[in-house]
Amino acid sequence: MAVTLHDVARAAGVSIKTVSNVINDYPHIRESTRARVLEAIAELGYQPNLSARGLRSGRTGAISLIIPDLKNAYFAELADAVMRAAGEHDLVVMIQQSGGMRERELEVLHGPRMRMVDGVLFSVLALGQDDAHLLDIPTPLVMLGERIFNGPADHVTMKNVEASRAATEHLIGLGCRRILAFGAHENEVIGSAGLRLTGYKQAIEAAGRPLDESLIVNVGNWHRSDGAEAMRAALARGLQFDGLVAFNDSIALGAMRVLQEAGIRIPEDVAVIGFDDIDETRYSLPSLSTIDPGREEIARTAVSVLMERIADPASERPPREYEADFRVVVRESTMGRAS
Amino acid sequence: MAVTLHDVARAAGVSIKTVSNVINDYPHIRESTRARVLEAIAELGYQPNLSARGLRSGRTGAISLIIPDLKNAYFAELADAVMRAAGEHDLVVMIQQSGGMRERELEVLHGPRMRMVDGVLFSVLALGQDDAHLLDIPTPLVMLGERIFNGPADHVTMKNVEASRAATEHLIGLGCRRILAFGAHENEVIGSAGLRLTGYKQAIEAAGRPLDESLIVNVGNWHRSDGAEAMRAALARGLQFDGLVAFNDSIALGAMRVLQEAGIRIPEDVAVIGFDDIDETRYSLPSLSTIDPGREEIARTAVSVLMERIADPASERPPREYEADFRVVVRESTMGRAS
DNA sequence: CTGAAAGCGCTAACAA
DNA sequence: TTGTTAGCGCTTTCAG
Repeated sequence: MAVTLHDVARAAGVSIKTVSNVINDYPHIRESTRARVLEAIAELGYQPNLSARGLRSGRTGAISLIIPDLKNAYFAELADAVMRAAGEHDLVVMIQQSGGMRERELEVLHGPRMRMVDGVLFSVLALGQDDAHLLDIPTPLVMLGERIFNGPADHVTMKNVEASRAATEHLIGLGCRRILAFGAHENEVIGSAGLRLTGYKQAIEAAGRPLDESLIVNVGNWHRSDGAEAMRAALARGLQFDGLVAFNDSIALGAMRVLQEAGIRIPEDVAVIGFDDIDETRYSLPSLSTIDPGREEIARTAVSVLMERIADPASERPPREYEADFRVVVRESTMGRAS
Repeated sequence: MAVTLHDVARAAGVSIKTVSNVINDYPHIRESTRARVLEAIAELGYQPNLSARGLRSGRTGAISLIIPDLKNAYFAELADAVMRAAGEHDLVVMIQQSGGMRERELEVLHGPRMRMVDGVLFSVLALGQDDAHLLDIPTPLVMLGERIFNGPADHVTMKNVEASRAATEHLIGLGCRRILAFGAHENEVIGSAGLRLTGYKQAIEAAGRPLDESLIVNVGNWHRSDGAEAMRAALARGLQFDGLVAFNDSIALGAMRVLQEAGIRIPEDVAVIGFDDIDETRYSLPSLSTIDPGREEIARTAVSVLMERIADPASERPPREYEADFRVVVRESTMGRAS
């Protein structure tokens, strides 16, 4: 059997409460006592039973991170950032994949596992604005992503509209005349695709240009292969363009590949900018200009907001919206063009 | 406060034991009783307190996965496979990153968090054969990776030597005369680099060719930028070759980029094959031939072996070594060459 | 087939 | 400054 507080107490010749005090850094302990207890702990190799502590204190020291899919580089990097931020608060992270499926998102969110963690970070993908009421769960919750705003929980996101506008303006500044909005979702207003399209339109309009609907290209999923496929179709129907704002990096990379296969040079013939700043963009050929969405800041903010809610679950403070700062990252795919 | 078994028992007019029986699918319950209890559970929205259950039963239903770094695509895909395999056993996964640092690996492995999970999957990177004794922990453990063999715990890995040999033979079969072993680690025998180099040497030898030491290129870390850098240096010193076996996909992709910048065509001038079959290899330009290390099988095997150990922690069965099957995946980077 | 009661290891009132 | 004690919610003998 494992060593318990009792064993340590007996070995150190003190009561179990004293051992508990030492472990929990209770301030008023005689130095000699503390030393004796610590020695006993080391000697016996005592480690606290976290289930017991969780039962008693109501805290487990774990949080859950719900994301669509770790194979997606964006979410893997988000998870990494979250785990490092959580580590600084001595929290451990349970990751649960939703596959971006509505049923699964709800299942995970309302499942019994939520009772195993102190709080949840939920990167929403399938649920939408109309489902906001379903997010009202007993566990402290912070939402991530662009699907639900002003819901019943705190929300950390990026400046989608502004960032997309800045990306588009970057291409306009390069002298691009016909800029593709690549990755739209039909009829979506809220959501990454909808918001980024809005930013694109704002930039075009601010430049005093007419909006050419034929330059808006839908890409259903945002995997590399979807980007490649959509670009292949666009070229097949003879679409003409000299700039490309992709709504994420993966489809940008997929599109770049197809462009290059077609003998189109980047950035000379077409300048390309993506979205997310995943690691890979630094190493593609050419390296990909993109938007750094402030992932680190998002993760840090989300964890600390969650910590506050955990610390004071009864707080009456209404849910808040947080927006991380973005940055236009200029790389080869938009560099060296005449401006 | 949350709903407890007592509340459900009271609502259903039965004892707490009966509710517990229903929840745990105890077979001998009158149907009418079961129905009444289930109704009460649904009505009150009862969810079991997992800490209490964990304290009482000694099981938490969670396992820990220790990996170096989620930003590394290989480990992200491994984590995904593990989480899906674990899900099939109703296990949830806590991911902990070691950064591939020795101190951190030990810290995590011996930390108190291990008492929060039923078992651990540990993808070893920094610890080596001499540290095998440090893996003797009270929590059921399954090791992954190529660093420690025949240690005190079950071990699931891939056929490194055979796979590397097969990759090399694939290039030999294509007619390559000077094949680079790309990604070696000086003096390493055990470990991914060491084993894969062994496979390379076996293939060269079996083909009746002399081993040319100058074709063995060290690459310290295995990130894309390291591959690019090593290739740049190789070209600078005038190294001549027409084939490239990279010991992982990332350095293969980095090297490909540098080769292409130098005007070297793939596969016409240099045929390239990588290792790991990360998602990205399907979409690079050209797509990258590689070794599928049997990640799915590794994950499934690891989880089920761990489950067995958890089910019978006192088992005297000695630790076992498992090897997943590999597969040579031929893509554009080695296709269409005269054979 | 169901109920009563003990106790998993810990924290936190309350005492001393 | 330290000890005593009562549960946290659940599973599990042991009776009935």
